[in-house]
Amino acid sequence: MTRWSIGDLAKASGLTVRTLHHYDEIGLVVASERTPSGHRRYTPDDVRRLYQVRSLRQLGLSLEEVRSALSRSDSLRPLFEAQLAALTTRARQVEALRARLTALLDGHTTESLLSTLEMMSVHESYFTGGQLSEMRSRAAALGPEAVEELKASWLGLVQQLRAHMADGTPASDPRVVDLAARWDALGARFTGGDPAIQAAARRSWEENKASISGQIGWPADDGLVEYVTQARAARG
Amino acid sequence: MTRWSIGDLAKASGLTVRTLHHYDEIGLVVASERTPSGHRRYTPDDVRRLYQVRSLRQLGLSLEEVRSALSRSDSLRPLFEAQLAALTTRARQVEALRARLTALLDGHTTESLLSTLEMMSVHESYFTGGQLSEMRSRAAALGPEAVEELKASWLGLVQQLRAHMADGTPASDPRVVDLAARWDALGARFTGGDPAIQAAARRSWEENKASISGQIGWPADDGLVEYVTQARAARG
DNA sequence: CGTAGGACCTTCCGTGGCGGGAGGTTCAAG
DNA sequence: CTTGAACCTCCCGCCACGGAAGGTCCTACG
Repeated sequence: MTRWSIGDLAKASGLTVRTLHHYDEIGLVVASERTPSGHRRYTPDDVRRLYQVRSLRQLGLSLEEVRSALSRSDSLRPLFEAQLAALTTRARQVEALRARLTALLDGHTTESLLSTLEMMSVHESYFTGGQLSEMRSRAAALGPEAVEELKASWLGLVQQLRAHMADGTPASDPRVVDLAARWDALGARFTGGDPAIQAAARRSWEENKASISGQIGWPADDGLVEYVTQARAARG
Repeated sequence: MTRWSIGDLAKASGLTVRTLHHYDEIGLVVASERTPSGHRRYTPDDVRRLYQVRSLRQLGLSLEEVRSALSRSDSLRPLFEAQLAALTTRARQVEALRARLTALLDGHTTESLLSTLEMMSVHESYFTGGQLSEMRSRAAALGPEAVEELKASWLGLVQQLRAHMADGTPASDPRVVDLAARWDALGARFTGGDPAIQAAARRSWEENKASISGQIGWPADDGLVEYVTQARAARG
């Protein structure tokens, strides 16, 4: 029994017949022989190649990567190194997501989850875990209706600022300056008008944005804060 | 400007126009209004919904999950908990992959990478990091040709054993018993015939298979080792 | 030696979350 | 009024297969 039928090979390798068909279709693992009626016969060499493919796939490579790895075996090492780097990034992203979810679930009531998420989304990664709980207690103090209103205004503000920024409107443009003023007014209401808290929030942002960016894999700072700072300066 | 055009909304939210089209198509975020000529006009409520969607997506939920989360907000908490569990599993898988890749890259010559991988693939997670280096030094001692031959035989053996196992052939079947005997003979050559090493390898397997299974997310032990053990007993 | 029922064949549609292009219409600034 | 950017719909493509349809083939049993 030196030739393998596709079904037996599927059983032995743990893959499905459909997968073997697919590998054949794309020319990755082709059955070298066929019976007169067209049934695939896998030779020992085919089987070896299949196992090579399977092992490379288990390391998380794509079929294209597997193909190129098998065509030039000297490219294995750089390919693996690239894959390792990608996996490291991936691991960090997943871990950051986990942290955010854990922080969210920890102590939040169901109804406030969505609100908090919206704020986070609008402001991207502005809020660290600590600021999250800060926000929660403050929201409780203000009452749900005030929070709703505040949220809507905030959303609109950031929204419009982002659009201006993406358009390349200079920060000194009167419309932008006006929006920045409203940003500050809103922030004042949110922080209870306490300048110490505002200053602390700004410091926290400055200190954390670099590490946040590193953690989550994409730039935490899209320049919005700097944009507002410039507009604030232009107002004088 | 209480209505948003699709382009401006894309700029402000950081999504693409195509994505907004897609959300509209599937009814996830629909522009409530249209101009007489058919251009989408997003109302503030639409914008809010879009940001809710975006925030939930950033937590790694699928569009379907987002949809159901927004339809019944009391399902948020269980959904998040499920997502957290999934992420935890995912994090472990990625970490295990990273560990395997690191172990592989650490000290391996390029040409031996593929061979080692094949062995790993055939035997699934049999080999721990320590056994990997063990294998490497032994392979160096045997010489490349012997390794090639050994590998091919090994591949064939495991292959056929798996097929029998998947077919439900009893371990006492003479064909299986014969394959098991050849397994042991091959193992003897690989371990240099040293029974202490063989025993150590078996102990290592028994001790590690549970933790390995947990780490990598799929069952490390498909029953092959037990199958061979039974066949060995039947020969006894 | 016939036949039944599994194994195998090709072909095609579907998945998720959009990317990107074609070909046509509409809007807004100068 | 013109022109170029923005918008529209429709459609194919990606990745790695899953799964079904509809037909042919192989093999073990009677």
